[in-house]
Amino acid sequence: MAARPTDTKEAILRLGTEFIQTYGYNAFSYADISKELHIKNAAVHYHFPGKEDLLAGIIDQYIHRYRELAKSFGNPGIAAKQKLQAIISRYSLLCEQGKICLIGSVCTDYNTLPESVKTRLTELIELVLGMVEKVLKEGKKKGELQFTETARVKSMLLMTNLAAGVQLARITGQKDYTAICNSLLKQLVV
Amino acid sequence: MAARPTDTKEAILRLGTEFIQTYGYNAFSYADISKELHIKNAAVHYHFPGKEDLLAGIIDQYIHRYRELAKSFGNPGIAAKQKLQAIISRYSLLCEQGKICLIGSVCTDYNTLPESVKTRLTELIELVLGMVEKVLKEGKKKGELQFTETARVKSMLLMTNLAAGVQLARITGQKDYTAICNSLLKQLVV
DNA sequence: AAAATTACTTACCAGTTAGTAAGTATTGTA
DNA sequence: TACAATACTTACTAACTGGTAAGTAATTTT
Repeated sequence: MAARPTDTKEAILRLGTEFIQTYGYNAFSYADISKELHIKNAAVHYHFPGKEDLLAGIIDQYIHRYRELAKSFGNPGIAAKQKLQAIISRYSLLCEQGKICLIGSVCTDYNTLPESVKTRLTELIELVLGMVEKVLKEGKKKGELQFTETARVKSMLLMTNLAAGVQLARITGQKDYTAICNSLLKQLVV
Repeated sequence: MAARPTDTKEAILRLGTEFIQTYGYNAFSYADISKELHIKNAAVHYHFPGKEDLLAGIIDQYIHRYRELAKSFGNPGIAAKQKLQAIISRYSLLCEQGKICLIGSVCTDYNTLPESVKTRLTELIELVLGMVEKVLKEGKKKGELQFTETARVKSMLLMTNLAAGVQLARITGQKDYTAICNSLLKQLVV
């Protein structure tokens, strides 16, 4: 009801992210968000005129966060194994919460997305793949990691294992996901 | 309009599968199906009373097909590499058609599915994983394949690479998917 | 103190969703 | 030839979808 610096917008982004990770982009509505936040659906439209604006906002948040993570990985003091573990930990947390990877979730609905969102999603994916690729390359150079594939291919193999792994885990159980992670690290770390 | 042995039901199953693989389960409607088949939406409801019945029917078809494939794999004359290639080929075909894995697509919407579908989906996943596990185990025993993980874990790693790989390919390009497949085979085949 | 801005609510809407009840034409069966 | 059964169509509905226009109260700026 006022012009105080609002946290509603942040709450909508948070909840939208949670819905996508829990039910999928095309399975939640503005009504779901407004009910949970005890506001009217028009308030959601005030912050995000269309549903595509909300998704764009969520992806932009992710791009920002992964840019920060990539920047923090610039520190040469951190071991490659530790960087890998930081990435894996993010997915482990999702798994424990019964959620799935946002990128993996949105990818399914790719053909239903407007161009503005497709562009952002592609940017986010290349950002993540590029970041992991760099970690792998450096780790190999320093003799901390081992793999025979190109860093690009290995980063795709790793991320598809993690993203689809958490989706599998939601159905076949978390033990399977843990086994996947252990295997990935054992295989990569010298 | 008649009591001839209908192919409408099969057409609905086919189109439903295509929609799930192209747009996702929660992104298509009975209207989409009826329009494309030039029938009324009530005709779709005649064959599949609810949308969950349609999805159940589609998954049942997949269970049937994978049971057949698993049975054909019982033939000890077929090399493990050939069996692997048969599985990979299915995903390559999807990739070329701009579609994604049905299981991968439905997994995203898992929490929005009724119990009857969840049960079937779990059965299908365990069927596929079990089939691949068997191929891997036998291939290793015969000295045709190599891997250090358990067959169960390796089958999950392989299938998550394929399923998420085709989703990635739809965004970053088919070259990436081809590179993934080549790497998987090179790694596994002795 | 007036004007503008922010962050909403109220009240609405057109289109779409899955779904149903009743009727109809065609075909196979007793 | 009567009678089911099949495979639909016609006609409808209640609930929900994303979305908007207009109003309001609190705050910030001028």
